[in-house]
Amino acid sequence: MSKPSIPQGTRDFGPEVVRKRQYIFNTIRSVFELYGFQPLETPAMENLETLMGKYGEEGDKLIFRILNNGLDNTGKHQQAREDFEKVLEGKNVKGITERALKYDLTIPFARYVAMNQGQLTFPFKRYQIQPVWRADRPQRGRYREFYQCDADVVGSKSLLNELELVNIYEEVFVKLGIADYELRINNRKILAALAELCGGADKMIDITIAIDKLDKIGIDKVKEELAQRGLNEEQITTIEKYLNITGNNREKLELIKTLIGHLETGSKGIEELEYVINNNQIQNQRSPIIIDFTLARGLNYYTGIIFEAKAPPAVKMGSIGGGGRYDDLTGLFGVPNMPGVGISFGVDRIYDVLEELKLFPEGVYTGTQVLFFNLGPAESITAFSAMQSLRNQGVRCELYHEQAKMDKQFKYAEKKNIGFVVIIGSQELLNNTAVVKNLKTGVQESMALANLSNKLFI
RNA sequence: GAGGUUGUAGCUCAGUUGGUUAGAGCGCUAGAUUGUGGUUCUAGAGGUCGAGGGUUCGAGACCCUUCAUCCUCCCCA
Repeated sequence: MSKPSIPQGTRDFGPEVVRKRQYIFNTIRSVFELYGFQPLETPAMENLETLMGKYGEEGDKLIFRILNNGLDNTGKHQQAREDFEKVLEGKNVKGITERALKYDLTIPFARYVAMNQGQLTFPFKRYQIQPVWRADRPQRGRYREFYQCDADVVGSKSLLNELELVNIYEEVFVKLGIADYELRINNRKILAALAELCGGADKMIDITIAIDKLDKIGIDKVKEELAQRGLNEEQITTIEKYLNITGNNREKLELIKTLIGHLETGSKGIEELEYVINNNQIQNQRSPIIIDFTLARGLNYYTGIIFEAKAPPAVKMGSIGGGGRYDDLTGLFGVPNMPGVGISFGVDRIYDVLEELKLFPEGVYTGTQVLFFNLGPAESITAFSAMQSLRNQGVRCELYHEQAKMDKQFKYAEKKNIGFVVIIGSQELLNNTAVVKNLKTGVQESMALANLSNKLFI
């Protein structure tokens, strides 16, 4: 038999890692709840047609499709063969595959809103923390199965939502100890105005894809790519002028006004940015919101303000969260005029940041608080009973599974990072006492069994 | 989809131009220590050298195939 393995790009999470991940999830969840968002879960799989065509041509290729069951049914062989021929031509055929693993949380959410619009109270604020799957080639920080943490508000055009989402970023990252993250902000309307200035709205996608890479490949390569994508020299010069805007937020806003302020979309976009910057309610903010006109974000359904949270410069991790506003989330599912705005946290990267900066709190590692030693048949029963009364008080305990030398039981406690051991041996049994030892300090004390429940095992 | 890297003990890795019986550290088990962990010392277990084929008197090493892995590009979180 060959060694067992797991599919490419997937991971097992051992106890310690799960604890750390849950710490992140719980922190994010508690903030979402604090801001009035409600939980939503959708199935791991969706109908293939729900997902196809929503993520662009590349995206479609990365959707994991699920093979239909029953293809080996002899009566249907002929049909299955014909259908498979079509699959070989790159088509999707219901006879072969009609379901797929979900690719993100946004489209299933849109599908849910479209299906349940009659029952929902708008604006609908939901958060969703679930795994998604992509048939991408795995590499550093990229997996085929990973979790997304999204919060969206749909059914509201108010920029108050943007202000709230900015505060959510701040609150989550401060709670996690990543106070020196950077929140960058831009507006798709400004990018649209830039495209307009460069001769056509149809250029917008080309422009955003190219300038989104600026910090990765540099201005020269971006210009190259723009040329490759069919922009002429004059247009590229305009874009370069746009990308060269620097200064503090106020200076940037003044400069952008001279460039695209005369265009309707442009001035609207600038206005929205000013609103968010000027009304930001974050108290004692350590790192201010940075207007970054080079921020583009790949997803094309964004139409307004866009966000990107960057890890502290010290860790070179890049983006740890992102989001933005969209005008029409559910139009593809037959429900028009449903605007919304949402953000997302990149849990795997946040994990790496916390690990690298050693920001996980000490308490994350401890599961069991107290280990009861097993020093004999009668001793273990007394220990069991004492343990149960501690458990009834909410103290996390376990009893060593079999009689063994103390040496071994100590090592077990140490490995499991258990802070306290309770020793009940033959002497303690006679006296109705127990020895409690703090493994971190090495201090131990003897006490009456009855007093054990008064002890604080912290 | 394109290109590259690495596969040797549970883990991290040595292993010379191809040469006897494949090593180290950590971990594991036992003992020194019959009621006190972390330190130390001693002993022990543990390998189809990723898999299959080839070259050779002889392959962990060279060649081919295959699988896995990690990384880069495209794209994305």
